Amino acid sequence: MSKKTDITDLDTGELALARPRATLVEVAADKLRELILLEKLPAGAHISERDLAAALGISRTPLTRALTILEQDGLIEYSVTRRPQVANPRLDEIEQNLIVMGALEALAGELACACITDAEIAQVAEYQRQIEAGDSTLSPLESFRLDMQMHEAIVQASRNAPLIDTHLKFNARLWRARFQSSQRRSGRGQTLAEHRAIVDALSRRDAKATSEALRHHLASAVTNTKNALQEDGKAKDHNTETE
Amino acid sequence: MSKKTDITDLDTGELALARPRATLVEVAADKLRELILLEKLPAGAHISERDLAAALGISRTPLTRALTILEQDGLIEYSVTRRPQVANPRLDEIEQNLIVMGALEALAGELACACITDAEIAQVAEYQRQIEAGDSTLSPLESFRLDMQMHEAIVQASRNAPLIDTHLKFNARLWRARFQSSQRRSGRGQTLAEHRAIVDALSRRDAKATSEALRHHLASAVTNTKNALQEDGKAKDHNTETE
DNA sequence: TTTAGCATTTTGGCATTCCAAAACTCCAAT
DNA sequence: ATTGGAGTTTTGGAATGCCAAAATGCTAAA
Repeated sequence: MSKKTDITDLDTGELALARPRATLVEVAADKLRELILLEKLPAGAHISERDLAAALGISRTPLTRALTILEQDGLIEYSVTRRPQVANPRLDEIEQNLIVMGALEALAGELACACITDAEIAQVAEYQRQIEAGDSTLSPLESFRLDMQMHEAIVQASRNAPLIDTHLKFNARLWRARFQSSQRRSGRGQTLAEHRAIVDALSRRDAKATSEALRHHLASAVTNTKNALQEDGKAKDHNTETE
Repeated sequence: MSKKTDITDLDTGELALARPRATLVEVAADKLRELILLEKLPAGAHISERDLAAALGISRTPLTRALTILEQDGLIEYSVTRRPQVANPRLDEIEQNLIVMGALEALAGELACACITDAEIAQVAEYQRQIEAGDSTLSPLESFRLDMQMHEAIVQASRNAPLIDTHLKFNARLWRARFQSSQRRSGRGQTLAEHRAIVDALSRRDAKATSEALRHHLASAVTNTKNALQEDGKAKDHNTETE
């Protein structure tokens, strides 16, 4: 209302959006998510609050709160003696998460069909096109990112905030496993065909078919992930258990 | 391992289970959930960390962490100026949550059919029997509790930890709305019929039918809740908005 | 009566500190 | 070589204090 407020907003920068200034907790939580995804903080790693706080240049107070958030997201777990460590889900846990994720995406697809715009459909189709076109040229990470973005776009189109939020959390939990799985490109052709089926059903705004296509797609994800991680598991074997 | 540990465990009490001693954060979080459900902390109420901490007999440090957890659960929201308040979801938000909950329970029913034991089925059926038998004698709260327990038993039977966990969170978020809805007993007969259909399908371990029955049951819950809360809303009108 | 603006109080964010418990180290006894 | 245990270090839990920002109360001008 006052002059002062307006001036400050302008000073803030280009966008001048009404952000209440990010807290260290949020910054730390975002940074931690990134560190975990990039495996700078590897799965199973024990975390020293003091060391990590120092590394982030903050005190333990906001870091502890950030860890509490990541614990709720399933990215951090506390041992019985209360020492935090990066979550290292077993294969069967990943599988269970994928099953829930399948139901969430199926619901998202169903809801999306009722309200998705042409522009949104075009965006999803564009992701699919890029994935298909770049199948042999894109890096594994780029392909994977496009895949994730496509799924996320569909979920966003559901316009259901709690669904979007819940899906986001499962996504974060499963990111590593799905990335690893995507790197060994077995069943690549099938994946692409499934993507096509999803876009096709969505384009027709066929709720039943979209839901079914997504459910089927996630079901294959369960199989693929299981295969990929089982092989990985054999390579390291006991290593994963002891950590 | 040492003598000392054993003695301490015995001193601890009857059960001597390996609990790492509850932290104030957990105690506070549980207490807060209870206060919110019982509306001792009414929806939309502003919370003063200092006052609440004093009321709970703890310092702000563990309380803040507890609030962070409840925020993740959707029971506490932070205003743009970072002041915590009890969440007060609008009708459309409740509706969206119920839709997701429907998908979760449908999935739970489907999974449960694959692994549910006879004892578990008997337990679910027993809940249903008590609800039906006590329809005119039980207090609204008792009826409601039985209803919740029945649903929870089915979800538990899915044996899917992330699903159980996610369902629990949605349940906490929706508790108040569903309780209010259950108190005006319109569509009571239909609800009982739907319960019967669920138990019936589950008894036959018919995954498809169980899933469908639960989905249908939650769809009526959306309608019932909408009707109930819309009437309530008219009574108070602007009151709910300003808060 | 309404409102603009200043002074005061209250609020949450964060750093710091202390403490008990857990983890670790190391050495002696077997 | 293994184990038991005492002593040391490290760890997270929790309380406290300070600060800037937000909320509130109050006064005076219109």
